[in-house]
Amino acid sequence: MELSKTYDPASIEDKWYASWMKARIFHAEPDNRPSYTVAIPPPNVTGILHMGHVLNNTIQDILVRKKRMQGFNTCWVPGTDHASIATEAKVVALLAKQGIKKSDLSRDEFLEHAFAWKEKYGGIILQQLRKLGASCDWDRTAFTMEERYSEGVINVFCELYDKGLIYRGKRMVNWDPAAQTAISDEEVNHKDTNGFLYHLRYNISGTEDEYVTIATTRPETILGDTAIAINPEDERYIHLHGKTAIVPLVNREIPIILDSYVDKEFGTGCLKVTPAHDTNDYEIGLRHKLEFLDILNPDGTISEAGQLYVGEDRFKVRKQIATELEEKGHLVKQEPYTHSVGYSERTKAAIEPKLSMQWFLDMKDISKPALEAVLSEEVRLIPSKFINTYRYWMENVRDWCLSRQLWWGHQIPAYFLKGTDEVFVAPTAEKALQKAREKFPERDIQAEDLIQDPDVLDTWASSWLWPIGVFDGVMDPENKDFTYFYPTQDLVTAPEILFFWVARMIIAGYQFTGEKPFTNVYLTGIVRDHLRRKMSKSLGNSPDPLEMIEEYGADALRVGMMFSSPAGNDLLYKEELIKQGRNFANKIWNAFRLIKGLEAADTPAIERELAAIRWMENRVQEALQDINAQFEEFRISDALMSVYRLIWEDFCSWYLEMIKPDQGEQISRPAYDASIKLFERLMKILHPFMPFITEELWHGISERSKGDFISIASWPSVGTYDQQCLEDIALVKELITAIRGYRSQYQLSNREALPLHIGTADHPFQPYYPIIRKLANITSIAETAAKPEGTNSFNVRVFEFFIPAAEIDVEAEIEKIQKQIDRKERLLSGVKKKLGNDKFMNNAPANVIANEQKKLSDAESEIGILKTRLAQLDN
RNA sequence: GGGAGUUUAGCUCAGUUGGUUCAGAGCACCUGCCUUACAAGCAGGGGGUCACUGGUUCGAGUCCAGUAACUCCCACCA
Repeated sequence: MELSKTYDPASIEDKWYASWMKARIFHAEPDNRPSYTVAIPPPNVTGILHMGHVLNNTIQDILVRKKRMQGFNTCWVPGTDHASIATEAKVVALLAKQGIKKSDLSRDEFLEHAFAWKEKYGGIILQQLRKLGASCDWDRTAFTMEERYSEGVINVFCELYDKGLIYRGKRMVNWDPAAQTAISDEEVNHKDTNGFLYHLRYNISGTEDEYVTIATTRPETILGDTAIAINPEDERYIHLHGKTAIVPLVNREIPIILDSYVDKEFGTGCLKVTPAHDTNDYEIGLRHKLEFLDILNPDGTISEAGQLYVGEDRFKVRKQIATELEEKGHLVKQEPYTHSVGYSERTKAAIEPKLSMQWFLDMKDISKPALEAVLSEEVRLIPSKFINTYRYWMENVRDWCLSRQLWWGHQIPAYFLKGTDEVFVAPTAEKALQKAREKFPERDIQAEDLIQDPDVLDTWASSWLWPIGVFDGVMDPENKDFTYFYPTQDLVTAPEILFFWVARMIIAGYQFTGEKPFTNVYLTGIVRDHLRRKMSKSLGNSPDPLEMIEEYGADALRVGMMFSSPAGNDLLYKEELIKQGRNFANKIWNAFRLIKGLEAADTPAIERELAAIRWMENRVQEALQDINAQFEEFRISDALMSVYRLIWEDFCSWYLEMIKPDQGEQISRPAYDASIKLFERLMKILHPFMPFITEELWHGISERSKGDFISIASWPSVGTYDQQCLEDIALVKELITAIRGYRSQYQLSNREALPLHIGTADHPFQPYYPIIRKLANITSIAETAAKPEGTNSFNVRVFEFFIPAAEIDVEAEIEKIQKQIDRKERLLSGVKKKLGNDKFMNNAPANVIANEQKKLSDAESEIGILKTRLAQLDN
């Protein structure tokens, strides 16, 4: 069969994925092997694959595939998150396109649309992950809103409520006017925003021309002003103590109050107080028992309470009211001003602080074990620099606003008794009714007297149970899956959701199972473009992973993403990286072609082959030890680079060149067999990174029985290796490189075979003559005491060589040698100084001293040879 | 405003307990090659005062202090 010169991934990737699925090699059931479990960070059910997912899931797949080969019972659980705000927003937008307004639908009707949409488009990303080669246990695909999982979420809420950890209260919350819901502090991103600082003057009551001037960035909020505050110490404003002022436009009379919160230095030193729309003002309002005037509707328009501009959007009003204030003489000045504004993580809308009734979880006590676990490294963060950030957050953790004013999600299991403030929290309406009847036996309470809270839970209040819930560990903690697969081992996720999700999962783990949910948290970086900009649709710098797979293959994409992705570091994406991956695949493909094309002769192995095989086997052992250690430390990029160089440099550039027979010749059967074995071992080591090509070549290189996949082949075991052998070949390689360099310098064709003389009597090259002859195209190698006629000399470390000279550039040679002598003499003098220093001799460890002494003797020998060569040239 | 981190070749990064045979890798670059697996390749090569200043030490990319620049996280100064 003729093999193509280039590797074609498209023709084989789908084939192997289908074979793996058919053989069910990704599916795990509890047995007596040790388990290795990973719960995927569930992408939004609405999501589609982007480069961040590629990086994240490639890392998981590499870890999972290696553990699978190492004999662990490996279970990588996939699934999706219902992502309440994001999904609801998408559904609302879709309905809007069809001319349907959410407000015209009942809750059930809306949910029907949402589920229909989820069925149609949801989970596309899980299909896309298959293209990437992700070896998930698809039979276990989970979803945060499926029945059992939801029961767990609801039960957990009830449990926490019964423990007194969940409470309901009217608090200042972050209001997202686009989604029309409260969101948690973690879902707010603060960004510097250009705006204006407006200086507005308020008339002092009972005067014609006395004013107080305040500074504000949000002039529309004057509609909700219920006081003006000044610092009691501020001498400029003593005359205002006890006075009242008139809010412009609405002409409301408000008190001028004294509060030390006010910064005398900022603005005019006078602060307008809008207790319903600013967190600090809220505090001031409480202290001074001010009126709370809520002037915003849930959608961010001005409410009736604002009196003016009712029904108009706050941003529009901001401009309009500024104009009106100016016209009416209230605007003293307006200067450009940059200040920090909060934006919704999900909808990107500017957040408005708003007073509203919400459910909160008291985080103080339940977060303690989770903090302790990370500090003691019972749960490891990788890289560990995130421990500090984590600790700071956990030590200052604030109560978690659990409720969202949405429909898509887990409806809060709280039932209000009509016409009262009584609330009953229970997993079902029946149980709530039972509770209500127990509390008020005298009343005849019926089911319809209880109204369930319309709000749903924050998405993270379901996904914090993910590692537990995917094995049904909340509802049935004794089940065999949960007891076997939990706790999971590794979690791979982005640092952006360290608090949203990771910290809360750790909290939930200890709270509900008494155990950590996972041992290692590998935090990836962010995928950026080569200018360090985040990937975004608007910048057009975000390639479609599926197109990349189409063009270069999934393996190329995977290794391209991994070439330079140390944990915690951002990945600067360039298409060249994927090309490099593609080139690597091609290189491997061609190594395969070479081996396949060899003809084995039934003869014993020759010296050259034996030496090559012995070296390569040692080299693989050495590399394997490194690679295992790198995996241990989650240095995946380093591990990849080790495999990359082992295959490309050691195996292809050196080993294959060593064993490759001369044209028309055959390789010995033992060498052929050994080469196949070596190739198979390399494919195994590479497999976690490049699953498709390795599977293809696993089957291409040898006959395989049914069900024999490299995906479930055993990871090579580590053995000892012969350090001397590796050092010998390192020296041989230096010699070969030197000869090639000599040819290159003097334009001697590689085709022209040359004789070589060794000028140093005691040398270790003898066993490797065949290799040297083959790789450097040398006719004969002989030892000589004196420089043969018509040769030039060169040296490799302490060994001198002679090779036929073309025309020698004596000047250049002398200069080169002199440079080497200078370098060595600098080294030598440093070493001598050290060895002559009593303090060094007394303080340095013996091995360091021995090393210095070896350096001394080596340097002296080399200088000797260099000087001899110099003398020869001078003649 | 508080905290953390980074600063080593043109780019992206390694350099573990301090020992100048540690100044590295990949990519990029330069030169020569279509050499019987691969031009998506082969061979050879150039390139860094390890941010700056000082200190500890027999010895400092490696430890300490300060300076500068950049990044991230947290924080409601109107």
